[in-house]
Amino acid sequence: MTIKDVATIARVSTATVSYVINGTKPVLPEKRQRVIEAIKQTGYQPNQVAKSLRTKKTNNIGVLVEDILGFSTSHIINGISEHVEQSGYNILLNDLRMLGSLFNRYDQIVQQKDKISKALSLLVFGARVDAVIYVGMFDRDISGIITDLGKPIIIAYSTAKDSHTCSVTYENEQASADAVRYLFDAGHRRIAVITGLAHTSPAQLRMRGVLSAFKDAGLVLDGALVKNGDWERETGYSCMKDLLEHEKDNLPTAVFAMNDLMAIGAMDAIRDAGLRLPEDISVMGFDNREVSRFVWPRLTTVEIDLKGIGFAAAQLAVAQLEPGSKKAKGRNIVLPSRIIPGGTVAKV
Amino acid sequence: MTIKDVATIARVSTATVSYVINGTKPVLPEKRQRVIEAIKQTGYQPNQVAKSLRTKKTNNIGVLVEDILGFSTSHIINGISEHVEQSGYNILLNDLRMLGSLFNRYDQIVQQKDKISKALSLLVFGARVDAVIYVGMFDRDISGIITDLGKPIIIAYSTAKDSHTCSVTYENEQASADAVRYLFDAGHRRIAVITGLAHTSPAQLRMRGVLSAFKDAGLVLDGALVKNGDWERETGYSCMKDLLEHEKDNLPTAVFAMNDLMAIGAMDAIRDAGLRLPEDISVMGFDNREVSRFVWPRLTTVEIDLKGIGFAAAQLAVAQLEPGSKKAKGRNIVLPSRIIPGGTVAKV
DNA sequence: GTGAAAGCGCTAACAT
DNA sequence: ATGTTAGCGCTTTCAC
Repeated sequence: MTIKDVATIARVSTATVSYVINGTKPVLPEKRQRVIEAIKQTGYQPNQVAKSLRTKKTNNIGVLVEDILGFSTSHIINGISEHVEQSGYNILLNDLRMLGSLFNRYDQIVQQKDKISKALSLLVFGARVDAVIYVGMFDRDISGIITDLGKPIIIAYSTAKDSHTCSVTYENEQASADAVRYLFDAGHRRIAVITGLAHTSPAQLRMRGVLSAFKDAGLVLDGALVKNGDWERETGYSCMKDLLEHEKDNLPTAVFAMNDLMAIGAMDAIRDAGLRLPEDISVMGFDNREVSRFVWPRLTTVEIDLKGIGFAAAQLAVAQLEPGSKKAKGRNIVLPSRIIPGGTVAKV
Repeated sequence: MTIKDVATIARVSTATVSYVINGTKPVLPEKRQRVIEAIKQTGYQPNQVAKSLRTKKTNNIGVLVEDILGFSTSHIINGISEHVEQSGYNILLNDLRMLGSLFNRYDQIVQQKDKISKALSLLVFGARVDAVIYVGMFDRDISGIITDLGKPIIIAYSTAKDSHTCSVTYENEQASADAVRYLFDAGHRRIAVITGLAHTSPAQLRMRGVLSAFKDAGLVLDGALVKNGDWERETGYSCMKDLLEHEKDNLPTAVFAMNDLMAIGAMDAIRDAGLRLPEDISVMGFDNREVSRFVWPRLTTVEIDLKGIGFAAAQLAVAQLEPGSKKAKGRNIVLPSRIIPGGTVAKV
């Protein structure tokens, strides 16, 4: 079934069939009817490959994810998929499968630059996609990793200062400040912090947020109450245990863990020490991972609008592909986060 | 950059460039060298769209998922992506987003048939893909849902009796039987069962497995110990509560919940009743969802080889696209599952 | 072993 | 308003 067959059946030229299908030129109602009839009759579907070759537009958006198994990735894809579908694009998915090679040292992506470039240029120069959305596994600066390929590139859940890219991330600093303020509002003053890997961008941003909340409240963060974790549950546990031992004469009334996994580890440590949660020590997490709904009591945490990040990234991509659009490069959208109240924060 | 440019630079014809790139015909070392040089020099990447048009092969595999947010989906995609990448294919992803419209009544997919057909024919007749992998959200029979489109269609994580499809699922009945046997081996005899929605395929298969394990052991399942849940955590809780009340004179020593969510609900109920877990009542789940590692003690459960399902589905798809392959339609691969020991099953 | 040229299915400029 | 036709970038037949 080709456009030629349809043209023959409808007794018109292929051009007319094309005009009808794409609405590119006016066609007499009578002929248009014959064409529509012929299409229905034959079940004709235009060959998108031929169309792409001719128009130099694939209607595909390449989605390059660092790892499909990252907890944030499917939510982001969900957002991308929703917008992309509305606008008539398809998703060409490419998984860099970084989780296995990097474990939780996602900051070492630089070493992966080659792999990324190769995947990217295959996608773009192979003319398979019109634009690319790069989906990171956490928010950090990946400037210099993504080369300019002459097509729109949007970075989701990470940022880059490169002028040829756009990015969509979330209010990290702001959200941490909000989390701490939430604890202040519940009456907590002596607050401990369990950080993520100290040299990583989210850990630093979140710490900035913590400090600014303290500053705004006219309080000071006790340095002895800051413990460095590595994002995993185990260090949440050990950091909390440390705190319980070294600060037993003056225990914090609340602890802010920079992610849910460490928060859950901290919860375990609190209970293992025979303390009540949240009455003796309150816990606040970050990420609103699925598990946070399953621990008991449900973890109070910060939700990142992952779907929104995906959706916005897709909007940015599609917008740049519209005929009359300016490039809009260098734009950096930052989405707000929100607190999900659970049962792990008590009023004092 | 086109093949023509490369040909000009290398002072050969476009045909020769093509021969060198694809290794389709022998080329004199001298000329081949010039071509390779020109390609390196220009960074030329063949236009895949043009190639596809000419060869009628896109090297894309359509992956139609019922919902990217289903807990199994990303693991299956991970498996697909791994094999597909090895074999030089790309993934064209399409999300049917059924989770929102169906909640947990995934058995009502029939109503979605139109949406599925449309997505499928767009993918296939639009000539965007060479084959399609349909990724279900749980294992059930979806015969008649997927129409024959003249290209290979593999169903992952569901089955169909349609002769034009292949499928890859897991040993459901076998796995449940193993789970019950695991409890037998730990010395349990009085075992309760919390089922999934009773009319769904996995619930029925798992019940068959339970019964066959009992039969093999020469024991009988007490009907009063079977409670019907709906796969969600809440019914796990209420079913367990029911059991604790009505059977308080002769409590079961173990309960097999047909998924982790209900198992976790049951755990909550056991503890709320002041009983010790696993000493007083042991719990066994199914699915090995991420949360099962976070509850305390870690849930003993059954792991489905989701990545393996994806990988095998991709193998099946790619194999059928190899030049000399027979169609291999109607094949139904069934993968084994395994038990993940946790801390919720005690010896009696 | 190599090149000329046809043609994959479509769109769009151009002619009518 | 509609048809004719060139051409998108590639592969592949056929002739040499």
